[in-house]
Amino acid sequence: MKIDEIIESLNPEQKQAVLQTDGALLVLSGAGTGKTKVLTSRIAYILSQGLAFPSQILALTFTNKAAKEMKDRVAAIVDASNCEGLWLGTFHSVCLRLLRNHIDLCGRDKNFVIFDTDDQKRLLKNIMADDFKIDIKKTTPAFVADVISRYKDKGVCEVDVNMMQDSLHIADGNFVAIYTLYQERLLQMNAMDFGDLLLYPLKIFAGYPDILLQYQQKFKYVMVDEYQDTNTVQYAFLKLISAGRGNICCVGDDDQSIYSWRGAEIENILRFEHDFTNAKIIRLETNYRSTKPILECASELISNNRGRLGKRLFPCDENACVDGHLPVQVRGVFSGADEARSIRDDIESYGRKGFSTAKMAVLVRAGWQTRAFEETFIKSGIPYKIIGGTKFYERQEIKDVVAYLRLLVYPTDDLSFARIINLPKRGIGDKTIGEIHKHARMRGISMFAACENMLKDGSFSPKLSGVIEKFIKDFYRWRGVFNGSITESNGENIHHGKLVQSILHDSGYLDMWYNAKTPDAAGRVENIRELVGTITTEFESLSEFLEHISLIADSDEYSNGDEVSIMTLHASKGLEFDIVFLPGWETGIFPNERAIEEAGDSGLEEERRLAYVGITRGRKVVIIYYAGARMVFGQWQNNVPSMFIKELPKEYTEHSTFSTAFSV
DNA sequence: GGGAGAGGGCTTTTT
DNA sequence: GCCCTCTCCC
Repeated sequence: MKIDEIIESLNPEQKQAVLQTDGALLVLSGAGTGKTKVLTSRIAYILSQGLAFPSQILALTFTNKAAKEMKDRVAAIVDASNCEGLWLGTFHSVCLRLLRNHIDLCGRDKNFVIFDTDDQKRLLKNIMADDFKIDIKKTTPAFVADVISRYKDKGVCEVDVNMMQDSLHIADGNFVAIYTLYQERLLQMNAMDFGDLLLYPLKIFAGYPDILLQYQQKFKYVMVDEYQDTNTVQYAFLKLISAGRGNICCVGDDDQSIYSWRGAEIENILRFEHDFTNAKIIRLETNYRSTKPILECASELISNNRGRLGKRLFPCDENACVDGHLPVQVRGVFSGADEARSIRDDIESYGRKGFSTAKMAVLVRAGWQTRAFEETFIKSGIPYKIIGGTKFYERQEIKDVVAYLRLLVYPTDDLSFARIINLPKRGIGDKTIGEIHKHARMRGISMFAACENMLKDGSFSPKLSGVIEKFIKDFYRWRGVFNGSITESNGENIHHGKLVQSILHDSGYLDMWYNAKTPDAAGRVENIRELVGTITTEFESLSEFLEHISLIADSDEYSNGDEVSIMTLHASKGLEFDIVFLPGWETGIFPNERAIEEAGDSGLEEERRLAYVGITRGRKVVIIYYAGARMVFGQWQNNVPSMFIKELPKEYTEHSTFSTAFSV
């Protein structure tokens, strides 16, 4: 399609949002109102009008999925080669790209490794247990990791002690010291965590105004997706980088802000008008997704929230979908099992009415709720897929393989070293690893280098020396292949896919799973095969692969095309389904008790936004459930219906109670 | 150092 | 009720 046609296809508000290229603009975009269309059309418009070169446009998203979709959609409008130069990506990938240009200012070298949340927890566990002798049952590394991350979201570094008053008591008063040592270790390991990736650009901007100026001049247009999810650091980044030209367009929906527990500041979007001079706000309220009862329920429910900019959702054409105007259904059932059976029956009956199961979804508040549906669907032969859950790259065997590759490419990555030094079993236990670690810390070198020293010193027993020497020599050989100093007999470089295979083979890692007698071993071997296939065919080098997976949470979900989706409400944001099932609308479960305990009224409002997200996923039918009793953590619990049910307008809902106690 | 049982703990999880 | 992690004993 050409750009003129695209513009013509927009509604008046969308059109205004696309054509208003200059100045600060907030596009308040309700669910299903075409925000991605606005963003992509806007980029295409700027390019086609020659207002900027691709490299002068900065477009930021939160997920890789959103970035990819945007890129694809822009490429479909303008010449695809134009898209290559765009700075379009997630906050983290853009910051990484920026940091690569100035890595010398961060105390790292260009081969720095990015630690994910799992690495973060392992490192903190070491620090807390070994260096501070903290009872990690009382204060878990996960908790401390979370506190540190929240500070980083706010831009509070380990030196800003006066801003951490609330947390000084954590870990027997050692919090600041732990945070400080944690940062030191990251530096030693040539590593950064996700928070650092966003923080360091700000540090650079603060310390080197000329560099900031360079980027301010470079980026003529800045665009941001899901602005309601930005944290303080991202906000500061946007504010600085757009300050030169002043052209910033943020798209978001305050009613869909559901990530405050990860540092997102809904205040950022609420304050937009005051933050940016001469800011304009455009509201997109025409919904192209859902029928009127669904929109009325969603609008009415969310109107109970106080901290919001305020908007409603209107159906695009009330008359066009008359026969689709089923009311939102609210069903009371006896138990959790009945809830699952009732949803199963609904799926089957809507299936008979011609709805595709692929366009149905069960959206739950918490991950544990999915199990009941999984079990029931298996018994009834209903195809389903669970979205989210354990992701491919988070699987144990995948992380193991990645650790081998990481240690290959990043020799100072001690966490990867510690993960695989005894995997497969080489007879190297905690004691030996502890000694290696101690040696490394005392000399300020990596654990890998410490091993080499200790081999020379004769610090290991003869048996240990043998296995450790093999380990070290293996890595030297693999690194030789990696850097091209070891080649095929004809002098050609050995393909990196082949290298990965020899690593898995020579190390004995693959054999470990082949010989394992556990029932999951075959699946793990299969996963490893898939990984090797991906590395071999889709990446040019191991470095490229490692960089890719460090910033990606998930491999693409595939589908057979007829599965019901089961996922959390959080995971459903941005998706749509013909029929949406919303189970577990009971006090304590939803709104979630702990969310309210932790954040009071604002926690409740976030839960309500979550409900709003859930309802607005549905195109034709939304069915809400509450059970009178359910088994939670192995205990029977009597539950009362969620307060959100009372907040739905009576004229658009249909209430009923069901008992399927005698069905199977 | 490694395997088997007990104990605790448990929301959400874009990168 | 289940899974992960720690610890005890071989």
